[in-house]
Amino acid sequence: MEEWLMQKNVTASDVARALGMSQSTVSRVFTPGASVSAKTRKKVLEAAQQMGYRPNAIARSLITKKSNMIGIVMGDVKNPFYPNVLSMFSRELGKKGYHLLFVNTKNNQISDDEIFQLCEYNVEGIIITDALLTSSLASYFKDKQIPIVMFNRYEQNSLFHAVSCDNIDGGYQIGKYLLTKGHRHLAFISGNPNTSTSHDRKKGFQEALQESGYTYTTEYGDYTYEGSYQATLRLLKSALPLDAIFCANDIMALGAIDAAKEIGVRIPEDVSIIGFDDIDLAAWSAYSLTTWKQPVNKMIAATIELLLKHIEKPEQNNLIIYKSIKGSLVERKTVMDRH
Amino acid sequence: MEEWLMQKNVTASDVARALGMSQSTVSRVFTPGASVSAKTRKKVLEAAQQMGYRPNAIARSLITKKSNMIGIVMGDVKNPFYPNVLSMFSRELGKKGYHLLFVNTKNNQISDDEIFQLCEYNVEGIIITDALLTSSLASYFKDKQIPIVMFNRYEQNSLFHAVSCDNIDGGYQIGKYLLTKGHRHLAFISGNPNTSTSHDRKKGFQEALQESGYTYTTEYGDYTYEGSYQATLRLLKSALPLDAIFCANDIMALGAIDAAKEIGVRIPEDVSIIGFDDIDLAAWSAYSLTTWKQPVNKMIAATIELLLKHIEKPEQNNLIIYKSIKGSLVERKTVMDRH
DNA sequence: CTGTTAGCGCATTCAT
DNA sequence: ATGAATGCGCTAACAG
Repeated sequence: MEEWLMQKNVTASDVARALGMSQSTVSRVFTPGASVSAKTRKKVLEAAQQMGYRPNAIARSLITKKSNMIGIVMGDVKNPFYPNVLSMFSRELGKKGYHLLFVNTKNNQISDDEIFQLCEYNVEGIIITDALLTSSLASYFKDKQIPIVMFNRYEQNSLFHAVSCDNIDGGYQIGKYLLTKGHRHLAFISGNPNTSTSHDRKKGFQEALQESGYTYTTEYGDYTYEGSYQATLRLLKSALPLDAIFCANDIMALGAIDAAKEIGVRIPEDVSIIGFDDIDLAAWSAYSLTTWKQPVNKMIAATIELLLKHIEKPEQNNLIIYKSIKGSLVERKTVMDRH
Repeated sequence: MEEWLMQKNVTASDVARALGMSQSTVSRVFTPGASVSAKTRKKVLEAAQQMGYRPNAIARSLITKKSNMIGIVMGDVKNPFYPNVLSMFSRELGKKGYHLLFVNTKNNQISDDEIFQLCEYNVEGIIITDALLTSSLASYFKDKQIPIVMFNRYEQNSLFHAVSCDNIDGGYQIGKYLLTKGHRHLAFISGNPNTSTSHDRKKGFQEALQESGYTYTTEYGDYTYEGSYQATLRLLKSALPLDAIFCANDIMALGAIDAAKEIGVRIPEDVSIIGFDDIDLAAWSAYSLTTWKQPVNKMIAATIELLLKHIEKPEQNNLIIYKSIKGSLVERKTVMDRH
């Protein structure tokens, strides 16, 4: 009885043999929607429990061609925004029976090889976060019909669905807000300018300023605390008048605040700072950062919906969908009314 | 020629047929250590490239019984320490050809079901980070001989290998250090007291103080910024004299700093604060936190070594190894010399 | 409802 | 060095 416990891998056949029934009957017990009598189901379940049997997902997926695995590609785990996103994807997809195969990219540069490896595992779909595909990879996936959703990044004429915050709107509203509060000498600290997020936030910001006839300075902050810290130093030490800085993400805004404090520039009395994301850190009392809240919950939900729809109905997906979801202003203490 | 591109899944047989050779020959080309002539290898490789063939890892693992997947279970992604750890595991294991199946737990409570699902995927090993196994799960894994390494957590009489920082030593050195710097009224803000990390750090701290005849207050900080923020408020608003706080991790130390500042208590002039971890945030100029550096690189390396050794030589692993690696003090600006 | 059969895509004997 | 045959553990189609 108990010697099953010693066995390395108990298979459905083992259970079947022990019970004097066929392997397929055992299999049916573990196959949703298959028909088994209540009595045999009970017997099988008990024996499985006893013997420590669990269906082998690998073997199953070989035949069903459903691995129930989804690849997730993530670059910048240093920005708290992303671990949070990862956690939410894990939870939500877990509820639906999917598991995450995690790939971390260096420098947000997706290596073809890493991604091919994902495919070899028959992932049913891939979520790409803060990174872009090389065009050769893109067409490979297109040919292979592997569903992909870009999260928080997109490209012109992309071959794949994308979900992000409405970054243009966010940038625009931030510009308006800063102007409304009486700021006239503005600066933008950018992330990697090749990213749609940084690009769009800047674009919206620029539109708002242009409408009112204002211009602004741009510095490169690399989407990192350190990068923005240095950028802010350059900005504040220059001769340019400056009363507000819009940072393309929160982590850079925090770097900007710290840099300002370091050289005795008061926030917000001397210069206002506004971020983008609304990460947990932004609410810490050390910062109390005024920022733009990305609707992460909705973005996650939209991504999953798009991905699963594509997975379930591969045929009707010639149409590329780009969802952009509006965020909202979170007023804290780093922007002052200058009137 | 090109119509292969339209095909859903190109198999080894497809390639073999196109080349007029056997499936096994094709297979051998992709099997390290198998013998194929240079000429046929070249032909196969070219055809595979043409036709978009890649070996199916699922099918392969079914027969080799090597999935090349490792499960990683992680709880608190809000503490930046862990995303960083995840990223490093991903990189290092990736180099060795392993992929990560990621599971996020709620409340650091590993649900049996989630873990069983990992097993169904034939993960070759599991890394458990900042969470513990229920004892029923533990014995299940023991029976199944699935290698597990606990990272940054361990239990008495654990059935599994564990790797962590030498937390007792860390706590001890911190106690000594604070005393040496002339502090006499000490407090400890704990994480979850059921965790070995919090427990051991406290234990070492306590030893150091006892040796010199000092006592200390304990407050519960829950390993979170918020929890520690409140704990610090309680501490500072009480009538107790206080000149130094040791927080069981960095994120709590940051909460403590912010709480102190909020009510006008100067750091380090009025009270010194020291953390544990040395996360990136600790070095930010807003905090300049003096802390204890966990040797993350070494811890990761040790974990991987233990895990892979166990995977490769399952038989000789009745011996449970617990590796604890010494950390080091990082002096910044939150501890003052009170002499 | 259950047993028999076939085969998913591959690595691995055993021949040659 | 290569081909033929076998089976990993499972689900699905087909009988009954």
